[in-house]
Amino acid sequence: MERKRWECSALPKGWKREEVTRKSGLSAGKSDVYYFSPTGKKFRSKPQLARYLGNSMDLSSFDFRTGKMLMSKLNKNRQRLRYDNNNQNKGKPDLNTSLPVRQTASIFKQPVTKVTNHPSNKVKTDPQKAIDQPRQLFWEKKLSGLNAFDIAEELVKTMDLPKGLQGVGPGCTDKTLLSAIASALHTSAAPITGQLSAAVEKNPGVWLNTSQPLCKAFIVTDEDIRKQEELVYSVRKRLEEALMADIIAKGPGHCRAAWNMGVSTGP
DNA sequence: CTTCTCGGCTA
DNA sequence: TAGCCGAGAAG
Repeated sequence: MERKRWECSALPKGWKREEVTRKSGLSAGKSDVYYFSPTGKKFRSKPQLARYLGNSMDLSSFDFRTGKMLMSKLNKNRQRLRYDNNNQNKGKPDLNTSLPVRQTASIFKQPVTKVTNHPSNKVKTDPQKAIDQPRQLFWEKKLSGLNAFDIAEELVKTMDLPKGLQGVGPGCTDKTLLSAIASALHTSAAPITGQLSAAVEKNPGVWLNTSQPLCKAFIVTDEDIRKQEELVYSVRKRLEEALMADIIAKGPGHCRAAWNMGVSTGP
């Protein structure tokens, strides 16, 4: 049987989608769909994929069979967000946002800075909630391979991290480190110190403090803070311009370009 | 052993 | 009926 395994544009780079047509039996002609992660792991159902990606990614609008995002379902999500915002988020916090993720095009988790309402530009700190669950050692590894993409699906240049910020543990790239720190900042109001114990470098499996990101202890200077404030300000401005341009061009509800710019802000 | 393939259960 | 997953077949 002809077997096609293609890169799928709705998925991050490296993910493949395969469709296999059954060639015999009572169900001949029916087809099965599989996905392959960049590491080659095979997924044969949506629940299995959801389990692997963790509960921070909303797959409700993802159609497993076709590999595309269903617009009909997207509208429902958007509707709900509106509703929550109109209520000023009183009542229960939306537990799904403890790690804010993009709800649109693709399958992978992307920490972002959440700006709740456009011109007033207030960033709300997420309520302390549901962060008491034990964490897996090296749970940040799940964040590896995540990147920001612009509207043409080209890789946006990754942020430069201050030198002196170094990761620890297996397979720790700058990008994972960035994601890990961004996540840490989003999930807790506690100080982010990195791994204070020197022993962690010798034996991370034993000495790792799971409430801290996978990086060595570091010092943040006033200069770092000033530079970062500048950066955030300029990126917010770009986001604002992009949102405006987008709204003027297409009407409300088409904010991908703007979101994608926001994603690269960093911690 | 791992991977492929189709049956059959369940919502 | 479509989606999911068990389990026999195949390698």
